[in-house]
Formats: sequence, structure tokens, C-alpha cells
Amino acid sequence: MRRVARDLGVSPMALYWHVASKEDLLRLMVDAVEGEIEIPQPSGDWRADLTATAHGYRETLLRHGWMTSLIGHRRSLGPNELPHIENSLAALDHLGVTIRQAFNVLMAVETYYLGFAIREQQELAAERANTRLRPAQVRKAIMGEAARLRAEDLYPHVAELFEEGQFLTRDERFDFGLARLLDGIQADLQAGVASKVEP
Amino acid sequence: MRRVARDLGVSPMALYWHVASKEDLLRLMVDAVEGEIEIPQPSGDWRADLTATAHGYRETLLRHGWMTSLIGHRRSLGPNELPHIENSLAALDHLGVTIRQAFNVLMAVETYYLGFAIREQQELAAERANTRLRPAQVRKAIMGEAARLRAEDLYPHVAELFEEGQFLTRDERFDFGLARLLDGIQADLQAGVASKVEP
DNA sequence: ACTACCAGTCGTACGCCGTATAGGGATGGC
DNA sequence: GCCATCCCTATACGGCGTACGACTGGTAGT
Repeated sequence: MRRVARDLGVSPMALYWHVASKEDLLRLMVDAVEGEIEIPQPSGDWRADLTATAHGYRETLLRHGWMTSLIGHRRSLGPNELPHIENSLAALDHLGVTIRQAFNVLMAVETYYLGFAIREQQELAAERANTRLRPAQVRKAIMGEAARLRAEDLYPHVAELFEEGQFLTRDERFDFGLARLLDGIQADLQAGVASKVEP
Repeated sequence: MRRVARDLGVSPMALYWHVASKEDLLRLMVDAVEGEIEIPQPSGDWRADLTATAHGYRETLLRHGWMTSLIGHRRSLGPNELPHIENSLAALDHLGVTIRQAFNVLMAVETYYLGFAIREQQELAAERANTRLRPAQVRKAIMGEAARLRAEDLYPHVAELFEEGQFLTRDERFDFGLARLLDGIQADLQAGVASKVEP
């Protein structure tokens, strides 16, 4: 509060004319960011639409790293969230799917990209903490840890993982999990439609 | 800090003998909870194993609601996380899968249940805030909101969703999304194995 | 011209918080 | 008897969110 006021060149108490409390301000901030998320118009390709929404969500939370620390308790459900839900539901329309099914799908996908945004933020924080170490040093530290595990006969799979040097980038990981989830959803929807068409 | 000290019947500064700072204490708390999570031994059925791990994770984070507000910035990566990773990787062993593939799968699944735990906490917080309202009143308020949307010709899918009264329980939603994700992963693994076997 | 009112701001003060610093007491080894 | 080690306490500092009350400028009504 005091810092915000200072940045605005105003006394701390001036804020309380516009905002009921710090908590209130934080809620408004969360809602504002929610409003920033780009939501594509339904294109007829639900996979593409949900994927685009997921990317938009991730990108926005990446741009405002502080969001992930607030989103844990503060749920906006403000007016900025409705269009988001609306368009995701609309993307699933024309698929022979009930609104309940569409909702379940939407929830599952939201869950995924929310989780990813948070993991990502954790990773970025960890990387920032290691900012002084050069990549080669990090690699060396990990190999050392792997060797220790090997020596103590602990967690062989983790050791193998540490020794493996090549990983997907975060972007690729995001798309991999999302694609698998959408694959599973697609198969489920098709099975549902099929069972409705065939007697 | 002061409250912890009081609960321990000790002066606030006594804590600083055992702990470097509040931040340090929080990290230790996160790690301790991570250690509480039940991790099943690999049974040969990787789906069952990952599902059980997911349930254990969700349950533990549900038991310690404060976790979701800390997990946003504080990543433990302490010793209590390694067995968790180890067993999940081990569950995916014997599937003709490289360690990298197993890691990608693990990450996707973790992402899902982390996201779910956080969404769940948001929902519980919202419900707690509405604790004085009886379920029938909540239902009525939602229907009123739906009517308003209808009247203003806004968000028809959301309105339809509000009017729909029957939803999956949280447990069912958790399992639905998780099952879809595992379906997609399974199909991907099988395709990978098939393409390796056939020339 | 005078008043009433309102939006918006400010200064002061209270009670929290985390923690830096310095200083005990107990215990056990020499 | 002396010292080191462990564990704890008292005090104090600077920062926080915000309750309270007073101030200012502008607009509207009479």
C-alpha cells in the first residue's frame, strides 16, 4: 500500500478512497489480469480454440509473475472471467456435447494450464536463484548429485534422469501435456457421440 | 513468527535459533508436507500407480489448505520430493519408454494435479465465504444471474451452464480430467511403442 | 454571495509484524 | 573453576495496513 502510494506520488491513505483494503486491491489486480487474457473467437476447431486459450492464459500469467502467488487464495469470478468461460464453452458447441460435458472438459483444461503456470513460476524462481551459476556449472552440479545417488544406491531412476542431458523446453512440455489431455478428451467425446449415434 | 512462538510457549526470538528466517520456516513447512504425501510402490500398473499418487497429492494438499498459497513461489526440491519422482518414474519403467518420455509424462500429470489442488482450494475458499447462505439460496442466486445474462443477451453458454443444476462432484471432476490425460498419454505411449516395433 | 455538499487527499497514530543485537542461564568437558 | 556450547529472553527498530479526523477545491442550489 505505502509503496503503491509512493509510486503514485500520493499519501498512503489516499488509496483508501478508491479501494476498501489491500485485499480488495489485490482482488482487483487479479481480475484485471484475468481481463488481459486474450480469448480467441470460436473458429469451429475446438482443439485449436482451447489450445489458443491455454497459450493466452499461460502467456499472461508469465507476464505477471506475481499472479501465481495470489491466485492460490483469491479467485476473481469477476466480470472478466465470464467471457473466458463463454468462449471456451462456445468452442465446444456444435459437437453433440451437453453443456455439462463441455464444462467438464473446460475444467480439465483450465486445471492443466493453471497448474502449468504455477510450476513454471516455481521453475523460473529457482532459475533466478541460480542466476550466478553458469549453465555448465549447473550441469556439473546435477551430474554430481546423480553420482552421489548412484554411490548411495538411491533413486536409480532419478539418477538416470539427472544424467540425461536433453529435455524438452518448457514450451514443448506445455504443448505435450496439453496435447495429451486434448487427445484423451477427443477420444472420450468421439466415443460418446458414437454411442449416441449407434444404438 | 510471533504466533508460532506463542503457540510454542516461547519467546519469538527463540525460533531464530532453529530457523534462519520466516521464509526458511515456510520452506521447511512446504518440504514437510511434501514428505507427508503417500507414494505407492510401483505395482506394474502404471495408470493405477500414477492415479494413486495423484490422489495422495490432492488429499495432502487438501489437508493443508495453506500449502496452495505457498507453493506458488516456494519450491521445495528438498529430499522429500525425490522419492515421489523416483516412484513415478519407476511406475513408467518396463514400458519401453525412455527416461525422458517418462519425465514428460510425470510432468504432465503433476501439472494436472497441482492445478487441480489450487482450483479446489479456490472453490473451497469461495464456498467458505458463502457459508451463511443455504444451498437453496445459492442455487437461487445463480439462477437469478442466469436470468440477468439472458435478459441482457450476454454469454448464452454461461447462462445455460448456470441453469444446469447437475454437476460432477469435485472428486468426479478430478478423476475425469486425470483419466482423460492418462488416456491421451497411454495412446501416445502405445503409438510410440508400435512405431518402434513395426519398421 | 452564501451555503451545502461532495470527491479526493493528507497527517497522525495505533497495533501489528519480522528480526538485529546483546545478553543471560544451564549443561558438560577439561 | 573455567570455558564452550546450546538454547532462550528482552529490548528495540523500522516497516506495514489502516482507523480517525481534518483539510481542500469544485460544483450546485438558493
